[in-house]
Amino acid sequence: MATIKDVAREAGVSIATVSRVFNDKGLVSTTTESQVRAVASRLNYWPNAMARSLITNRTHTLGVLLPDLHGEFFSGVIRGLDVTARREGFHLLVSSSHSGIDELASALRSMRGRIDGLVVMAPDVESMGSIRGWAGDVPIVLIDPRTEFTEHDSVAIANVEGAQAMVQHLLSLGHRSIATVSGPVRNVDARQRLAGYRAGLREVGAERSRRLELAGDFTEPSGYQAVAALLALDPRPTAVFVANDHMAVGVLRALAEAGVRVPDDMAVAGFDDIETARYLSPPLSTVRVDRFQLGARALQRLLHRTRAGAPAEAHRHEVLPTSLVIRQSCGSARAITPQSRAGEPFAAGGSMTTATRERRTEEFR
Amino acid sequence: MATIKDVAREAGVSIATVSRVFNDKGLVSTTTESQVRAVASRLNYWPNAMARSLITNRTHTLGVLLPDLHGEFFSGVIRGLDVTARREGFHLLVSSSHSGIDELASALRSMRGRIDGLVVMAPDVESMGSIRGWAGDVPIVLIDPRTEFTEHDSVAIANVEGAQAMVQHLLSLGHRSIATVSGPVRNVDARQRLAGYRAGLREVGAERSRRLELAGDFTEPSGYQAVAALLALDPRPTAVFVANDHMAVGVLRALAEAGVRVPDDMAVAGFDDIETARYLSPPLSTVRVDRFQLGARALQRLLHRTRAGAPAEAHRHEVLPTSLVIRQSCGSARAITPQSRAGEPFAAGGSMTTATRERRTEEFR
DNA sequence: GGTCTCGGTGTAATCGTTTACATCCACACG
DNA sequence: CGTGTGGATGTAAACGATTACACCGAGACC
Repeated sequence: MATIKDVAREAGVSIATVSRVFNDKGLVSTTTESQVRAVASRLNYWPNAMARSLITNRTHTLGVLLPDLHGEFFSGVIRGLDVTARREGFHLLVSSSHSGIDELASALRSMRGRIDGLVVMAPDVESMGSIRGWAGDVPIVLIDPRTEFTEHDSVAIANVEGAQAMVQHLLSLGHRSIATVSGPVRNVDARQRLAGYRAGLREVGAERSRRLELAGDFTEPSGYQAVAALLALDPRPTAVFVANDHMAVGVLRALAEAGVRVPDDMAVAGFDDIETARYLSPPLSTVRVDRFQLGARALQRLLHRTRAGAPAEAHRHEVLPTSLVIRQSCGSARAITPQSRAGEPFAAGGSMTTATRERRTEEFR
Repeated sequence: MATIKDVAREAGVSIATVSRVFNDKGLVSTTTESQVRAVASRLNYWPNAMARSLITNRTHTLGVLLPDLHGEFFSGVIRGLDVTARREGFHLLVSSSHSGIDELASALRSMRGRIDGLVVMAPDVESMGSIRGWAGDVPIVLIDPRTEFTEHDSVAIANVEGAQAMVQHLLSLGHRSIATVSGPVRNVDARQRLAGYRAGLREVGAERSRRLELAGDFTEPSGYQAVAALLALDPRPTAVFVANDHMAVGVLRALAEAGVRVPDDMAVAGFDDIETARYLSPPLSTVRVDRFQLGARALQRLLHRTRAGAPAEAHRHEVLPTSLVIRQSCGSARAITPQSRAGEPFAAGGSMTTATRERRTEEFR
């Protein structure tokens, strides 16, 4: 592979000049420049990234640390990160599937020096510990709904508001006894969705009780299993808010097997709007989360920090809005939506158009 | 950030000794070693990856180049890559969502020097062009079913065999007129699946005709649209093999809207076994592809090349087996599967257990 | 007691860049 | 015709590691 010296020699100039050409520093006469470029492309020369990084202390690479999360969520977020990074000329060093905090720490440490910044998503309550310590001193952006990490920027989903809005919707349909299937107790998003559920009920003074809060862990089987407890409740709730769509899949299946009709006997609502949601029977009403945007915003904030001339700027916690996607599983769409819409190829896919848009961007600063 | 010099000074040794400690080169007395390690951890020292790479010419990073593909496929493959890479102590530099060949080329060029090897997935026929030229001289492993790229290793799905097996299954159910909805004409996997479809029909001398080969592009809408042509066929086929599950989703919806019962009036089969497949109504019979394994194997081959003591080894084209997942959309499972299996929580999820396992690993060497 | 061997250690060159500083040259100006 | 100016270029010192090579001292051996 050709080096800067080869180019300099062939072009009859010094390496400093070649360097200047490749860094657009001006100060090089146009004739020299074109000569250098010609030689460079003839030799298939490209500046060595490692040597460059060594002296400039910048790698043009951003680290991404993700937990082992579900396919659909994962790919949405990472696409947002990826597209944004490439547009800005940055590379992405990704590392996902971390189970414990130790794995996370060692992954972080081994990234040290390879990256100019870091996006971290670690929804387990305790795992956020001392990321700063492991990571060296690059800027960090969290994809995390907590605002108490005042030393980092963050981007998050409006879990509380989304859950609350969905519960309010169920209430508006006349339900007064609404259960929930919650996520892992240590998961921050799960906690916030539970909080949103409670807040929604509190507002109208509907029945509130621990009885109605069923345990789950964001997996489909846990949703399936929760249904036994749900149906055992006496009096039986008429609706259930499930804290993510994966569990809702399990809930729907269990209800079908138990002969409980949805939405007539039991209204069901989910959270996330995964692809599958619209193909369930009945199609699942859910809270839509823009996963792409989540990744894209996180990366933009990180880049902003990375090149900041004014690094003194206060840290921001940005919250992305969610929106309700009302399909048939909660019962309200039946009146609105005629059974057949043959003339309209993507009615199901286009359910966003019938959705109630809830909450616009709320940026706290 | 502490450098090797700081550690050397504090520990009262030379930088060579510190270096030897951190490279497990032996030749250092145990007392010196422990002293150095103590100082290093006190100073929070870790060798600078860039400086290291500059002189050793190894980055401990592998590049991953993916097209802009559908969420579910993508995340499966990348998990396989990621998990394997981390286990082997390598980082992953990913770049996806490339539309044209130019984008691919520039992405490749900018990775030059940052990686020790490359995994490329570029299913469009022409895009494989001169990857070697862009990429520098690191080893490359393709995720690609073609075997004509004799200068690289490759890992692929058994498209032909999978499609053929599914068609044979439909034939065994008594269907004699089987249509197909094909993928993009430039896509290699799509071509191979079409070839498999044809081969399956040829074998038993069933009806073969261009009429029966409907155009699609792997997207859901294209599947939906293909149904118009399908139903217009006279005589109408009794079964359709759809070249991927996304299109099959569209096909099923269009058939439902047209009042065509599946599988009674029309049997439907897909390819890929995406998550959604089992939740469609009726649940989709399809050809299962192990996406995780696809990524994992590709990475293993790449690592093998990367550290190869014997680089002269001939290039291999590895083909991963597929398996049939028979659900209800093709009609055969109805007899086997009792409608209710309440006692068995994950019957639907566990449909692999009822699947006919087709073709074991075939490694060509 | 010399010499050989060998484990432990240090010195210095090297990897391929960027960049501060020095130098050179042409030209304008008084 | 000196001198100042400023653009174009070159020289050389970093950046932080690895590693070939030299060196040194302590036993082993004769």
